[in-house]
Amino acid sequence: MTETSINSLNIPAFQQDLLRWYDENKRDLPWREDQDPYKVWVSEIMLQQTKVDTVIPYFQRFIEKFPTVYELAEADQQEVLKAWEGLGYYSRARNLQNAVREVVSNYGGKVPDDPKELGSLKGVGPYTKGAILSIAYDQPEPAVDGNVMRVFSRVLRIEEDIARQKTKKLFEDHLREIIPHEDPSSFNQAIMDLGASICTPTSPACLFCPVQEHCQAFAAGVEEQLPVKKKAKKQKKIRYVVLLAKNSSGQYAIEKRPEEGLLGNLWQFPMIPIEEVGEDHTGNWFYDEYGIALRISGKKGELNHVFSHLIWDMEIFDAEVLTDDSDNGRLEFTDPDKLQSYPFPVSHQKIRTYITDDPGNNK
DNA sequence: AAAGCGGGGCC
DNA sequence: GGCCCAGCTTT
Repeated sequence: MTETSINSLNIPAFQQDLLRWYDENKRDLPWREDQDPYKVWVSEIMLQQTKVDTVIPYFQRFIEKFPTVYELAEADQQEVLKAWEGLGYYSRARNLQNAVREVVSNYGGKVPDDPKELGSLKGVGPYTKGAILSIAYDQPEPAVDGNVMRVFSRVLRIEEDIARQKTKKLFEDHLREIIPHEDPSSFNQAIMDLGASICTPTSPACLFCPVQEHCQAFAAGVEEQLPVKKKAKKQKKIRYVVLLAKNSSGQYAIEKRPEEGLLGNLWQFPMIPIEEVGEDHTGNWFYDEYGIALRISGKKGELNHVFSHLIWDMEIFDAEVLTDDSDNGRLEFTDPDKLQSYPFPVSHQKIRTYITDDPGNNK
C-alpha cells in the first residue's frame, strides 16, 4: 500500500544527490574525527533527544576524561554522573557505563559489530544500534530517528503518525531499500545533516535542498504539514518545600536520590512534596521524615522547574539544624565550597547558587 | 501502546 | 505556553 511512494523514488539518483551534497557540506563535529566505535557510541547516546550544540562541549570533556572503554569502565559512577551533569536523561549515563563494563568483561574491550550483541547492551536501542553499525562499522543498517522520519515522511509523503511503533518500522523497511551498500556511514550522517540544516521541523529550506526534486511533499506543497505526530499531554504540577538546612559547623544537608527513576543517584537539597506536609512551617515534619530536628526560618525564594512530563513548583527556606547526630540517616552534611563536587540536577544547581552566591556563606 | 525520563532553545 | 530535539526502558 505504501509501495506507491517508495516506487516513485529514483533511489540511485537520490543517493547520489544526497551524498554529493554531504561531501561538500558536512558539519565538522568532534565525533567525526575518526571512526572509533566507542566515540561514535558515546556521541549517539548523548545525542538522544539532545541538540548537537548542547552535546559538543559535553562530548569533548567526556572523551578527555574517559578516552576509552577502559577508563569509563573503571570510573566511579558519581564521576560519570558529574560529567553528565546538566545533560539530562541520566539513565543514559548509568546505562552507558553498565554497557561499557559489559564490553570490557565479555567482549575484550571491543564494541561488538554484531547486531544482536550490540543491541543487547543497556541503552542501545534500534536507532543507536543502527547508527553504530553504519557509522563506525560501515554496515548498511538503517538508523531511524526523528530526523530520518521527518526527512522521509516528506520525501515519500508518509502521513502516518510517527509516534506509532508501526510507523517507525515502516521507515526502517523503506530505509533498508534506500540505504546504499557503498558508503552507508556517509548516507546516514547525510540524512542527519540534511534534517538539521535544510529539512527542519518548521520552515524547511526546500529551495536549497539537494533532494528537492525527489521530494513528494514539496511537489504537493505539504512539507510544512509533515511529519504527522500525536500531541504530547501536558505536565503534572507538584509543589515542594526545599530546605537549605545548615548545621552549627556551617555545613548544608544534601541527600542522594534513589538509584532508579527520576534523576537517579543525583544529589539534592532535602525536598518534600507540600501535599505530604501541608502548610506546616514548624519543621516537625522534617524530624518525622529525616530524623533530624531543625527550625525553619526565612523563605529564600521560589523556583519552577519544567520537565518533559512534570513541573516542580519549589519554595525554598532557610533552616537551622538543632540536633548534632548528623552521621546517621539519609542526609549528608557538606561544606558550601564542596557542593560543586556532587552531581546536581539543574533545578538544584539553581538552588545551590542561593548558597554559593550568598556572601554570608563564603568562608 | 503508553508512560517515565531532562533540559534547552525556538516560536 | 507548546513543540522539538541523532530515543530507550519499563509497564
